[in-house]
Amino acid sequence: MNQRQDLVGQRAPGSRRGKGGDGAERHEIIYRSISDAIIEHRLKPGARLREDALAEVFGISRTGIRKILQRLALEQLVTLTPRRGASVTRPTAEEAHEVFAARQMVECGLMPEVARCVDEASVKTLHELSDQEQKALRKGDHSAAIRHSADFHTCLARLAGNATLAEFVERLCFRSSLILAVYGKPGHLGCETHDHATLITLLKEGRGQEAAVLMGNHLRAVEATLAIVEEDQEAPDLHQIFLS
Amino acid sequence: MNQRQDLVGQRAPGSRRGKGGDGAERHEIIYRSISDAIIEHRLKPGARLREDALAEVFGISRTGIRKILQRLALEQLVTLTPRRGASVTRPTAEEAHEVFAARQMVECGLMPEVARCVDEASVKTLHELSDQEQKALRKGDHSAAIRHSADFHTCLARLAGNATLAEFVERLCFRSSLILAVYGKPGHLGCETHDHATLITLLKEGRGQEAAVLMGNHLRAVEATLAIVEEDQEAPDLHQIFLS
DNA sequence: CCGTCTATTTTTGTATACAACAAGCAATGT
DNA sequence: ACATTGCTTGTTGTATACAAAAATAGACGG
Repeated sequence: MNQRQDLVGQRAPGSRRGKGGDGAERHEIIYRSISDAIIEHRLKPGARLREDALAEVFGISRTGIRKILQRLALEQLVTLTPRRGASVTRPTAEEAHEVFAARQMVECGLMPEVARCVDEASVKTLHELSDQEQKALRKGDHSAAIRHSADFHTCLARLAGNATLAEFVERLCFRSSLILAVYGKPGHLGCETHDHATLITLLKEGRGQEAAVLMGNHLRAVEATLAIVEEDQEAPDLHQIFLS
Repeated sequence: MNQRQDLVGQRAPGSRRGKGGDGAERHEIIYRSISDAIIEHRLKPGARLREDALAEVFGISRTGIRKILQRLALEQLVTLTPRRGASVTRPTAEEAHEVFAARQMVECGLMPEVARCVDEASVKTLHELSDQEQKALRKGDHSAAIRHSADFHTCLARLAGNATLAEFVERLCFRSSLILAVYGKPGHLGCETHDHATLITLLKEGRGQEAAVLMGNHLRAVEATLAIVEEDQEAPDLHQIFLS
């Protein structure tokens, strides 16, 4: 909230150094702002992200915005169409399946190691995340719920101690959030079950193999709540539609 | 080869449009040029990549180079130090272990699916890659051997039909190449064994589980040939060294 | 009244200019 | 002789200016 005030606002050419935050840090904040907005569905898939508009909102020039958009594009949260600019990625049905298959492989594969590594502090953090998610869900705050769910899975992956794999899982979770936005049925919402809490219990007791199985079922269940069908945008067959 | 001629050379301010290739395509070519040079160890870890120099070499302005460097940084092939510029990433020992652990999980996990998907054409491609690698190895052409080895593993991963996972494997292979450059013993070189050929045979016969086991051993063997020890760069204890 | 062509406007792509920072070097003082 | 400090130089960070390409709207002809 406070940063907002700093970010927007005056940008007299010389006053650049006056800010407390370093330049790179400001970029990081802006990156996260946009990233969060996408993950929390405040920016919906397909939404256009004009450089000029973003530059004005955050009080930096287009150069910085472009850098950030490029980063988001590499993480597949936004799509950069040449000469058309940036928009929030709308995952295809195929991508959706791929992402869930990838999560299935990596997240399940990580469980045994996580079961070996958990300690008191981690369990506490996981519980908090899980509780926050449930609370948000009950309040009907979809944005927060999605955010906490992604955080839960990411946090879990991090416990295995492999930063490379954890980062991969994080990205998959972000993309999952986009998939939910596109293919999720209005009623259902992501990880609504009690699975997360059960998962924590299993891991705490060192039952890694069972945790892996549960995680597998959990991911399959989430994917099953989706209506992953490609609504063909390009070349809708008019003959098929009108001459039937 | 032809593009090379176009890329270097004159860059009269107005001649920008004269090129046959589209702008984005040229960027892709430059990206690949640098990426290849890193993967094939023609640019060694730690090598500095000055924007100005690269801009001149490829005949575009620093803006384009920065974009490319940023992309390479996100793929962890180059490291961007604030105010110090870009250099070829020197993986830490920890990163090295992480990358191999990740490959272990993903590449092995992919084998059953690959065994299900292989067809005649794929087998032929894989054999070619494997042969080229062996040939390069015999000729002592390390660059080509490393390249083909990475291509082999990437191609294999692609066969499973999951582009997301395949891309992840590709990146891991690239990073593995860097790891080899830093921690590889001069004598040994990557995948020197007959494993690749054996792998193809197993997959062709649909023995996915056995292929997974072999892949596991293969990766462990490669990692075992490395001398992964952190040579502490910062703060070498001079007292310890000279006053012993 | 509708379709097409053109002009305008909007938006991105690229280069360059300028300012800030880090590093190396020299000079001076202790 | 050594350390510290200030200057000079090289390199990156940021903004802006300009050019090219879409999208849009308007005019003209059928």
